[in-house]
Amino acid sequence: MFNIDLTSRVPIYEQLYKKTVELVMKGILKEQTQMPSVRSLAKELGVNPNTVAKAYQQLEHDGIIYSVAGRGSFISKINHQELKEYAFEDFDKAVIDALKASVTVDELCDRIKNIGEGFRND
Amino acid sequence: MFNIDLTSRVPIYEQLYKKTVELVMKGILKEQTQMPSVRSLAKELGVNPNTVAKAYQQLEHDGIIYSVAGRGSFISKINHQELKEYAFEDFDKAVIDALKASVTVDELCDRIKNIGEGFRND
DNA sequence: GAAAGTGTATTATCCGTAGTAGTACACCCA
DNA sequence: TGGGTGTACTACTACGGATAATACACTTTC
Repeated sequence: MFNIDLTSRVPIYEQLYKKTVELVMKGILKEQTQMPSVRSLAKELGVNPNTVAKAYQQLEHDGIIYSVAGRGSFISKINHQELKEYAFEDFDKAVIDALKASVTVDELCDRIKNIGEGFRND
Repeated sequence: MFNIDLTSRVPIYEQLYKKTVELVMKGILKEQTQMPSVRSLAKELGVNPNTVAKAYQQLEHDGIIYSVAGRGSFISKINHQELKEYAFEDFDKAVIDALKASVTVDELCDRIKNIGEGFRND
């Protein structure tokens, strides 16, 4: 569920953050759902508890989860539109970079449609 | 021309690489155009010559420029379609991430069109 | 009340990468 | 010959990611 890539250049805590957002967007993690504990998830992934804690703290900072000492971490009441905006951040940068490199809007749209056709979201 | 952002999280040599590709795509840097020397560009940007050299070496490795000891570095014969593919690499990743987060193809295209309207490439 | 599990905090350490600094070499050209 | 070129090398610093080992306060459960 929270599978990560230890060889990736993307930091583990950032992968965990994004993965959580994904699961929320897909409706797999619903409001009030309890997240795995810091220690158990760390053990499952084979990473340090501090790394998981860092991801959780950023998720809480952004209002995606809330944590209670002694009880655990839980999915917050989600504003899906807000999360979508978050998902757009990296996308916007990539679009601007492509436009800078003289790629046209139409080319990008075509590209997306091609990618979308072969994409299965599960 | 080769303005870079020293505060960015993106490594300087990578910024230089991308900037060069941009300038080639725009037709500003044409085949056989001489690049600034490693030392002069380093001085101009206020960075270490090694950092510029690293960017040049990657550009040469990817066939975008060619370097001749004692003479300088020059823009190669460019396959623009190939360069465009390079520009698409980061873009594709961003698209896939967005799709994973349950954003639709149509939403992405609309997003691009909005960005494209307010975009001036100079 | 005790124990186990929770998030949180702290400190120290290791490691890889980016970047700097300095130097040296072989090359080309005027 | 001298100055400019790319290239190579070593040493060093700085920073962030990640680990390791504790410790603490809290909640839940028995």
